[in-house]
Amino acid sequence: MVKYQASAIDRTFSALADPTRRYVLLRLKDEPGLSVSELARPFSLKLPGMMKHLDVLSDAGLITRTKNGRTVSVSLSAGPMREAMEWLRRYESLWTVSIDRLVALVEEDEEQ
Amino acid sequence: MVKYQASAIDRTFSALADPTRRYVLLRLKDEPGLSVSELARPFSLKLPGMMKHLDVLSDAGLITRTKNGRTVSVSLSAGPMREAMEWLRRYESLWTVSIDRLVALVEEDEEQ
DNA sequence: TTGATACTTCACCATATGGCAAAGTGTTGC
DNA sequence: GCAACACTTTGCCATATGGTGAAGTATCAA
Repeated sequence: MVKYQASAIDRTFSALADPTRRYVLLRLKDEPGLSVSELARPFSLKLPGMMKHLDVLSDAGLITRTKNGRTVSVSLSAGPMREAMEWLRRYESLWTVSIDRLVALVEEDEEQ
Repeated sequence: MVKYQASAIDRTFSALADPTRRYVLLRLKDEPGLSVSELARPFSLKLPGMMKHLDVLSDAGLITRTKNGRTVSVSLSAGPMREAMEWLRRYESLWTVSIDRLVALVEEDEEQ
């Protein structure tokens, strides 16, 4: 297979491809700074399993870990998701209506 | 590992995690209907290798294949990418500026 | 200082992934 | 028909992935 060094965006999409990892990202959005064991608790997953997922998320730059005493707080780092969106945006024209319609939508949104 | 049936969005992100597959999607955007061997040609990749990538893309619903005689034309099917973007959009607030700035940008864009 | 807590690392396992060569299938052209 | 073409399938291989239990490390609390 000869795995060349995977690029940043490879690592990002690959990290996002797992439901456990996506759920971790969702939780961190609402509750930043959760610890490793708090993140693992809702899953039928031992700590080493969660560690591996967190390693994948770190390698992709999607989270940062900071040690406070013996607990580690994990927080989100959304930059790579932005790049993933930029990549996807190239295809947006294949499903969206015109830019005029987008402006109208934004304006509707503002009126509320 | 006990691989539960991967969900649609799992398959989408997973399909996007490979540079060969992303390049295939880019080519198909500009040149819809390319054949399997035309897609394989630019890579140092034999046909069976490209077949596997196309299978992954099909399973994710990102391409469709239609047989014309002995050649197969492949075309893009962007729906799943839209869903991937919707997922990512939840995090957009973590990196974007205000909606006012977005409106300004859209308007700037229109003036050109 | 000692024991519990909160990770972290290690060794191991089963399955998935991504590649190949070779053989098989269906079309086309002579 | 039959040869060439365009896939497609099969069998194989090496490595990656996602999980475990067990052992190791660092910190806190008594």
